[in-house]
Amino acid sequence: MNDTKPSAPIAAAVALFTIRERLEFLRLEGGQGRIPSAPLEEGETLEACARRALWEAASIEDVFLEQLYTFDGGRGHPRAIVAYYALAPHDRLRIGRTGVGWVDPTLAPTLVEEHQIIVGRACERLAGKLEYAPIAYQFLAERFTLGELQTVYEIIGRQTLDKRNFRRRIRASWDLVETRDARRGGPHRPARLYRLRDARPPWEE
Amino acid sequence: MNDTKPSAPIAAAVALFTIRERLEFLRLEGGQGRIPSAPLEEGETLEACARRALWEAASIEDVFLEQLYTFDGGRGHPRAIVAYYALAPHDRLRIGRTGVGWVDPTLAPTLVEEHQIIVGRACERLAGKLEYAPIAYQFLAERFTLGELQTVYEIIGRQTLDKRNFRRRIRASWDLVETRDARRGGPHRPARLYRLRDARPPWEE
DNA sequence: AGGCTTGGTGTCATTCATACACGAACGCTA
DNA sequence: TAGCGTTCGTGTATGAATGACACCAAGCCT
Repeated sequence: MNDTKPSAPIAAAVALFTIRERLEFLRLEGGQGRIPSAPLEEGETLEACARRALWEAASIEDVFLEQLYTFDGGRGHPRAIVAYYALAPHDRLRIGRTGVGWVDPTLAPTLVEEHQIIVGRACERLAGKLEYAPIAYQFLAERFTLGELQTVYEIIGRQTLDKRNFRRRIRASWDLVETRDARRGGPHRPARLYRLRDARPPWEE
Repeated sequence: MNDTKPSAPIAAAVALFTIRERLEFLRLEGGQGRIPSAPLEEGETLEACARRALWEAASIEDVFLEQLYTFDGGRGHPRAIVAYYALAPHDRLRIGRTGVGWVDPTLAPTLVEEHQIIVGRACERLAGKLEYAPIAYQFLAERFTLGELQTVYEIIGRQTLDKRNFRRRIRASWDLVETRDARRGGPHRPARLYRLRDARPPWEE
């Protein structure tokens, strides 16, 4: 909860991203903004520590989580901060606490400096990884439409994409399974639902 | 020197690579093999700790160094191992100690398990990064020929490359400066020397 | 029934990647 | 000093991948 606790020389911090209309990250309110973090406990793995930080800050569990970078802790404790980033569909996040909010990472800094740096690096990693790894679906439900997927790319990449070229690219590089169902979502033609073959729950990645 | 020292909850470990005929990494002999590592000292940055590990193990300094990943330390101390990889031209390495040697990373494992994993991940990162970042020159002198550069790619990528296509690719993606000098290296036509524009010493990257 | 909205599809032009061969410049040796 | 062996250095032609582009389909609403 407090990563400057003197007895904890290592802390994990997590930048959790989700997508609503824009890309947003989870920010703990109060004083200077922070992202969830926790001191590493005895016998705990770094990843478990990061997951615990999310759980304790906002009762969030079962998200895609990947290590980002390890930063010096500045003088004093913690002496190292192992930063992670996490991705999750917004509707799976039932925030169980107050005092947390969602913030657009492109807005002016609202976090203590070391956490702001983590969020910035996480955004870069996310945009970069989108180009060569199938992770965008982590923002979506298990079954998703290609239109939803394209929206994720457009939001993170901050540019609109051509629909046909996008679909060709995704079909070529992802191993998609076309389901028999469709999503009826408004006054328009229903969209076919797909899932990633062999997609396991994101917390087992 | 000994990363299991009980008083040091964090250690840095470094996989140092160089190229002679093959890609090789620095291995500390004796008992089970290890790579250089050091416990993080009070007030020391993680990178400084990694450089100190190289210095203490083999009197090596001023190499390109990049953070790789942070591993759990297993039960007990250290509780986290921050792994780095380093690159250097072989002739700049004047090994000042005995008890160290160069090993082909593709050979059967000769290291304690956690260090073997670091070397494996470093190899992957290296091969991957070669594709999109100009780092191969870290294995060469400040001025180098395109033939030397191609050899680096061929060794790390484990495949021969077409000379003309390689040169076109490098010229398009690197910012090279053609010097007026050439390398006379045998009974054949001298090769033009190039340097990377704005290349700073690798330890300032 | 007609209109609005998103879903879904193919072609052509351009760019990029790959395959490929020969003369040049040097050192060595006979 | 002539010839040989070696690496250096260069351009083109073909196939693959990428980027631009327009229309009908299927549903909901009024």
